[in-house]
Amino acid sequence: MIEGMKNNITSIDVARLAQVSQSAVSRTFTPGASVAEATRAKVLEAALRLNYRPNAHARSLITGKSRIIGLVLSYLENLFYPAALQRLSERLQKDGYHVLLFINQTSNADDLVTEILQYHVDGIILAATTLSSDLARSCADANIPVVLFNRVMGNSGSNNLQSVSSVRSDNLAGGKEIANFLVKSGHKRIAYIAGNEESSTNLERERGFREGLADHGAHIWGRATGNYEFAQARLATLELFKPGHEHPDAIFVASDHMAFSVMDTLRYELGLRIPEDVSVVGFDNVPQAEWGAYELTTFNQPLDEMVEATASLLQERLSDQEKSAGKSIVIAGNLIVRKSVKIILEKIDQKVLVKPKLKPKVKT
Amino acid sequence: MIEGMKNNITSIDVARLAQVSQSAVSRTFTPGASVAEATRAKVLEAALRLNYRPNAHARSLITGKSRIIGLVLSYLENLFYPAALQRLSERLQKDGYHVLLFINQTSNADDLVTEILQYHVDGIILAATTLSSDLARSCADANIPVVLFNRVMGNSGSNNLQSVSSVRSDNLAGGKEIANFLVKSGHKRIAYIAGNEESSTNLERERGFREGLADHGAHIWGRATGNYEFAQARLATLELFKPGHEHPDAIFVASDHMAFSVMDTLRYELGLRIPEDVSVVGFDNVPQAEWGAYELTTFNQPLDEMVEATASLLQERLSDQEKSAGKSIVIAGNLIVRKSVKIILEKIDQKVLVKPKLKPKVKT
DNA sequence: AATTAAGTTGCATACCTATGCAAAATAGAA
DNA sequence: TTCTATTTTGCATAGGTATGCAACTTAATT
Repeated sequence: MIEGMKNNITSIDVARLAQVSQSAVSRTFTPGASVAEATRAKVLEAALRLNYRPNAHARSLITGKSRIIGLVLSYLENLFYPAALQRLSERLQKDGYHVLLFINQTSNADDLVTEILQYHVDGIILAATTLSSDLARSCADANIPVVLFNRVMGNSGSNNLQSVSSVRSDNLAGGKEIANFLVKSGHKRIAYIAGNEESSTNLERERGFREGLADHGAHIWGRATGNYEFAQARLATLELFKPGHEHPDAIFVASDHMAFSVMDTLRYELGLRIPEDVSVVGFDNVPQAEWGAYELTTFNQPLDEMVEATASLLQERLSDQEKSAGKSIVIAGNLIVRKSVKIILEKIDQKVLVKPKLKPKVKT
Repeated sequence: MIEGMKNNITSIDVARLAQVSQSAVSRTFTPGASVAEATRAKVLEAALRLNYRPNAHARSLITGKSRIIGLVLSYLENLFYPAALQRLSERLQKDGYHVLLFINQTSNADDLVTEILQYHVDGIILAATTLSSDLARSCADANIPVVLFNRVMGNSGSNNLQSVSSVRSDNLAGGKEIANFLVKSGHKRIAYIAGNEESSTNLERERGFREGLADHGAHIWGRATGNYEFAQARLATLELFKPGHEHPDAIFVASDHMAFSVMDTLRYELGLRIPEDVSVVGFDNVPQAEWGAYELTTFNQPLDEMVEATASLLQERLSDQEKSAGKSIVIAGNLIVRKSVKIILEKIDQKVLVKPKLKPKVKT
């Protein structure tokens, strides 16, 4: 271990060793810059010898681009989010971006965004979290594109809507399709277990579900709230199955993650069989949904397409000089039929069992 | 929307508005710096009016500290890692650090670390991934502390060991305890389903398991590899239960995540009952392990303590000027007994059913 | 009131790289 | 060979902040 070893090698050190100017070193590491092949080689060799890597902070100070995307998640217990995170991360890495991760289980999104802005990120993805209108304005002022993933802007920010984009699956159609499926398969007492009451996902899914039931002259027979949490979903189930009362013959649970809790509770606490005694439908189609223990019928949110839409939305805003208006992209999903639903009548429309063609709808 | 609005407000702008020098602004935002209360107030007000936030890149350029920790994960399907990620993220955030996340499903760790080093991170956490000795040296040269989370250094880097720390649970003792438990509970044909054959976790767990069996004059009756993947664990199970042959009466699966696959396969493909026909034990104690569908007996890796150890190890290295040697911290775990194991003989030692006191052992 | 100590402040500079501009070198054309 | 067009190179500066140093102000002490 040599004493006088510099632990910070700069482009100047490389320039000295390669006997060129600092500019030449910089140009070697700047794609598309003008360097002769010979000097480029000299520089690369010197850089390798010195183990040199350009300093991203200095670079971003000049270029104004950090190649960092801020990503805010609220919780990871629901496997939908780890899956989304993994794909988003890989997709952004492919474009040369890096992910600064924030998990706001406790703290609120505003504080986090404030911290994020210090790093002058090129963009922000908010998954399952809303953003106050103040922050939305801050981001707009700083010309930082924001994409809401799997949630839309609440009322509070409606006037700043033009600066914030969003990507989500078609929750409304999903709720509707599930309602249609449950009615047509012959269920009479259909219950709903809600997620977070204020979240746009829950609101849309429930509205679609109600409308779908209404189309058949049906309605929600019972309702309880699980708040998107495993433990609360269990309580919601117990509430719907109070002893001495008639109980639902089908439940639409607003997320797969809660649906697993519901199924466990039905089977191992209440001694009911699925689907013979109760049918269960979830939403998300997380990997576990197809596991043998659950075989959960659910509405698939096409993760890859949602991620792709998010990335290209960011890309679009990043390359555009002028502030393009915030877009709202809705990705069509599809019902995945597994064994957790009993087909009581056989007159069910075959169409609902067929995976419909996925066509993203784009609204501005 | 005003036309001439600056979208990058600097400390100089704030200084001008507050009628102080740029230094005063800087000092206001530098904890412990010398500023009179009056000027501090003036600065804060001006900063608020202009919506100013210090530029983290410029700051880190001078201080040499980025307050960013690079975090490398390899996959998130196994719920152990989302849980670890969430806690690590929250813990580091509490210390004022931010997480730059990399997921190296496909790419190798070395390339990622190279990218990470561009950001002059203050530290690196590698979860379930090893690091080549080259990179370990790079990090040591740059004086960047590296902590391996849930894995130890491979042979390749043994000579650079002093610069790399590691935190893991006591896999050896865990394997041993599980062997002891299965033998004492009366199992005769005990199989092992391995994780990734080269990973230190798998090697240690298997070695402990073998030693534990040997203590009772027993040995591994059957063995297959699941490579820590869900689908491969199913194949491994089918391999161990080839029709026409005698099959195991107990399986130790190297991770909970694989154990779920094994249980599903046993129940829904092979029609076996757990634990009546086969006992299953996992490792990790992920949240799902206590779900009603599985009730999996498993060895608990104390996540909170592992995270705490990781954070304080980093902190220690970050505050120390001199390079402290890399430490290896081993956290004691404990067996969690649930319903997936059949107690055949009643003469089982009561001790193994009791949660032992957790005492971290520290080796250097 | 005079002296000393402590607390504040501003100036100037350094951190490391990218880039406009002009000079220099090279290639191409006549 | 001479002149023009093109490529390559180096110089100098900017980007936003932290900090040593010296000058200044205020408080404390005698």
